[in-house]
Amino acid sequence: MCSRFATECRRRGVRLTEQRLAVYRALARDATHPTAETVYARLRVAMLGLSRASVYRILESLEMEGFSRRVSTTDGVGRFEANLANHQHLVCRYCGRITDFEADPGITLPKGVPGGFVPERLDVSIIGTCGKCRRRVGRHNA
Amino acid sequence: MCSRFATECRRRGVRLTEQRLAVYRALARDATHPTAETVYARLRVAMLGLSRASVYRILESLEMEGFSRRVSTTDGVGRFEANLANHQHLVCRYCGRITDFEADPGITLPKGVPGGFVPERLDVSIIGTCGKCRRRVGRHNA
DNA sequence: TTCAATGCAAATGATTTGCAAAACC
DNA sequence: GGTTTTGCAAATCATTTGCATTGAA
Repeated sequence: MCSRFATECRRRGVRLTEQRLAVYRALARDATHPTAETVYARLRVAMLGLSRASVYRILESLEMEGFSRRVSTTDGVGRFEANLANHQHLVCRYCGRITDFEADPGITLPKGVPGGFVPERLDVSIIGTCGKCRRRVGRHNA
Repeated sequence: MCSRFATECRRRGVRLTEQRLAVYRALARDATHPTAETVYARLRVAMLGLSRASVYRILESLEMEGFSRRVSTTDGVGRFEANLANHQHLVCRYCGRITDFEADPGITLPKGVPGGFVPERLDVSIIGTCGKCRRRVGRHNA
């Protein structure tokens, strides 16, 4: 799937550097919605010269170019994904873990919205408690 | 609606300070999903002693107590709301403005999800371009 | 009176930026 | 070869924390 990425970069005249390819591959093969720091930590093992700043810059440009997305979160730390297929996120409110979930086809973009807003895509998160945390925290505040 | 807040604080034994009340009122009367900094800037005009740290602490405790919520965003800056009714967000991908939108009642929590995850609520954002930005940016990257 | 909440300032954590050197086309 | 991207380090921005003081119950 990365040759597709390479081809597409060339087609658009976007420079294909070792770092860009590595960051894209890291995202594409990792469905855990890693943070920039996580991507950096994983890649630097094999790419000793890699800098944190480049990872941040690359993550931003990949998003601008439509190769990946920043996932919306509640905790303020950026999380990224290369999976652009229509899907939803299961978000654990205790540990913050984000898991992909097939999109409910019944959920569609609204037609009319106020103020000339043009809907383009949905971002659906299902907030809840993951299996691990359920066992750990049990029930309280009931 | 703030007397309700006051009553509820007393009932639960949560101390009702001038600052807490001010932050809660600021959120309750403002549907623009302000950041902590915005809340602070607005309140400090009338409450000269108010500190930024208290605003952050209060916003967190209001959330813990179920009086308000942190809205999930894509830009890493915390945004808050006191509107806990079931609703969705229209999010402009250019200016980041968030507007409330009535929830589609047809959208419901999924029954079965993998890994023992227990769904509790949905967080739906409709990403798009707001009227102002549409006029400003026009269409590109088509 | 007592304990939790506040204000201040310093610390932390995430992300961005300026600039010279290296890499891509 | 010319321009873009990188690495490094310093800067910035949002948020948190330690601690003495204040204030609500």
